[in-house]
Amino acid sequence: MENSDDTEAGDRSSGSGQATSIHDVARMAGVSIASVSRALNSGTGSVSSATREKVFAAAKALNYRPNQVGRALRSQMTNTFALINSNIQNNFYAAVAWELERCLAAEKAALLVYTSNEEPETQDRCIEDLRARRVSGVFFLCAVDSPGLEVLIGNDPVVFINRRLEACPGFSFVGIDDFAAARAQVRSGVRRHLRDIAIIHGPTTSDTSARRLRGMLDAAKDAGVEVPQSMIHEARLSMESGYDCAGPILDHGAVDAVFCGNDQIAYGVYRRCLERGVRVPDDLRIYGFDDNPMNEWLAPWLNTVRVPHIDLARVAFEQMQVLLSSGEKREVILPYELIQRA
Amino acid sequence: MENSDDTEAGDRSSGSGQATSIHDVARMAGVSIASVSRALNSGTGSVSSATREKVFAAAKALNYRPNQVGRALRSQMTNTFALINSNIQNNFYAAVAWELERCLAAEKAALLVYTSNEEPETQDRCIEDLRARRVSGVFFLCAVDSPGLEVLIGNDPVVFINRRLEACPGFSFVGIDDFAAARAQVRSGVRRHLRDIAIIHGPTTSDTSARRLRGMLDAAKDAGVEVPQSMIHEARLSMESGYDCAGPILDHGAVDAVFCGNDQIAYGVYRRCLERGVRVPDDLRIYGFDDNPMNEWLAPWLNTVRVPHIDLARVAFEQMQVLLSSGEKREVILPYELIQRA
DNA sequence: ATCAGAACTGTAAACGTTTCCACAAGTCAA
DNA sequence: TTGACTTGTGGAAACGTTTACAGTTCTGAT
Repeated sequence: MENSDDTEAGDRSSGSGQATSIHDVARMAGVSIASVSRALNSGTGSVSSATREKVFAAAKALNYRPNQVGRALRSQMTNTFALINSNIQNNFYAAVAWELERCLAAEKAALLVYTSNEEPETQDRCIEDLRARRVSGVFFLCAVDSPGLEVLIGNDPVVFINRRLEACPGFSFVGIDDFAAARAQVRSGVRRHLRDIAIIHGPTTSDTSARRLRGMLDAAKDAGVEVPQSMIHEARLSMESGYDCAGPILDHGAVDAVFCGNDQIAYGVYRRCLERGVRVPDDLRIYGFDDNPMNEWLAPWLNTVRVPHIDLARVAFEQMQVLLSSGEKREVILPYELIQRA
Repeated sequence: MENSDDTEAGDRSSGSGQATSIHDVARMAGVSIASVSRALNSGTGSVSSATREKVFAAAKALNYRPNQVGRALRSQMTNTFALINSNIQNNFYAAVAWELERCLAAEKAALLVYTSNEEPETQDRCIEDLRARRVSGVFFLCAVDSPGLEVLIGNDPVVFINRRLEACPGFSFVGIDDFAAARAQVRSGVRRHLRDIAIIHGPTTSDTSARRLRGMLDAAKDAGVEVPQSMIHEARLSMESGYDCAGPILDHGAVDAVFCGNDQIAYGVYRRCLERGVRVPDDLRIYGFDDNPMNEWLAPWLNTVRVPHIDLARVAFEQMQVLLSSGEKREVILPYELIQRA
């Protein structure tokens, strides 16, 4: 009774297999399970202080933790969220995921992580799974269009991060003004007298990549800089693909700068330059996009656009809270920052 | 009846809020929920083919997906796993997490991701949460010692990846022979006539870091290379900490090579060198540990030990399966590879 | 002393499954 | 025809919660 300092005394769960349930607590406290529930969830119903104390004592002695599965079934609320990201290899996305997990943990929510690999079928398998698990909400870190997604957004709270779904405007979204950022970046390059430029953009099926491309082209046209078709390449958002596209561009010879659809592509270009003996930044400037947190340490040669990844996650989290409470959908555009390292 | 091509026809769930349950299917098929369950879970009980067809038709028409929460409550099996990693910022860990997710997805299991930040209290909060959620098993990607962990390993299936828990030997573990790898690495450096060496090791509270340090010191002694105390520093496993430790070492002057406890530390050292005008690898060789997948693209100056991260995840997954079926705990030591880039 | 209302408590239903059990109907051998 | 066994089926219990509801006790005002 008084030996609350004897911590493990009543923990019959350790090793015994069966975890302790609300019934065990009720029995030990000599009250009904309803009272236990009421005492523990301070919100609902009223409990006498005597009961509350008995329940607390029993719960502590038994080391009771409510079974979230039972709770979820009853309350129809799993308090579990899903994050589908297109490519967890990208450190930038990992950083967003990390912050998102922090935000959720503060609310005692948990995060299921899925990877779509930019493949609609894989994404649909993820969606299938997360719907069966009745998650409370879904975050997309760069969604692709897929049949399952269309159904999902009709039924469940969804927040898009960093990439809109072009087919479905008006959904909750957090990102930057990619068009303006890309335009500003190229303009800044032109102002540095880089005039023979190449562009390796991401897939135009991605709304974000498409906007970035338009911004780049717009700035070039404005500045009277002509970018020949042969210097514009479409890549997947990977280092390998950047590497591949860099080949023909370097073959071409006269090129001052390469503007890439994201940092991953830029890394691929960098490696190709190294292999070719092209000095970066002396012979060639490389511009990326996103500002992967590693850049500061590993890529002093990289100019890029900083997308505020921490804020991206925090705002996405807030968006989700808004969505859950009021159902209101919003687009939030965060400020970007031009990072000129070389 | 025959309009199975009219896909969304019967999906009354879209937008209506309430998802369809087994009762809906039973009603539509004109059978009991027990029969629906039996028909859908082909394993248990026997069903007539007539019933099976009716159930399949109804399930398809209603777009029924079993509620995993109900199923978990009944079967006491969530088919959800947790991964606690110490630092998702580290790309190496992210890569392991990614592969683990792939393995689990193939088994229709899902992965809850938590981050401990190497803090025992944070780790215990994660453990608390995942236990309440009744996960089927837990993967640790670099665990720290904590009270909650001691309880966890007594009750739940746990696989340790990359770092043992020194206090509790005999648990399922996947990793490399850190002592041997570190020794081989230093020996290879000595063979290149690097004799003025510095060491920045990880926290010796980490079993892995401790083994690596011992391996380094052992090889140095063997080779007759003396490493003065002032050239041995303990860092946290972060870039910032590597950066900090590099300062005094570079101040010291005569140093050929720095051996680091992991790649993150090495990145910090690299940046400090850049700022100091120390040329890498011409003036100084840097050795890391893990071989972050980005290295190939961004760190051609880095020598390191490749820990097979894909295999790490796959074997961890297998270990978990073994643990769940037979309860057998094993240590699996994977081969490492010395990567000499510069 | 009576009664209204507040405060507290327990019973039971519900959430969506799986599975035990009992029962019905069919098959087959004696 | 009977009995034994197989096959298929539905009812009901169980998993661990929360909460509506009804019942009991207590308080305080009439």
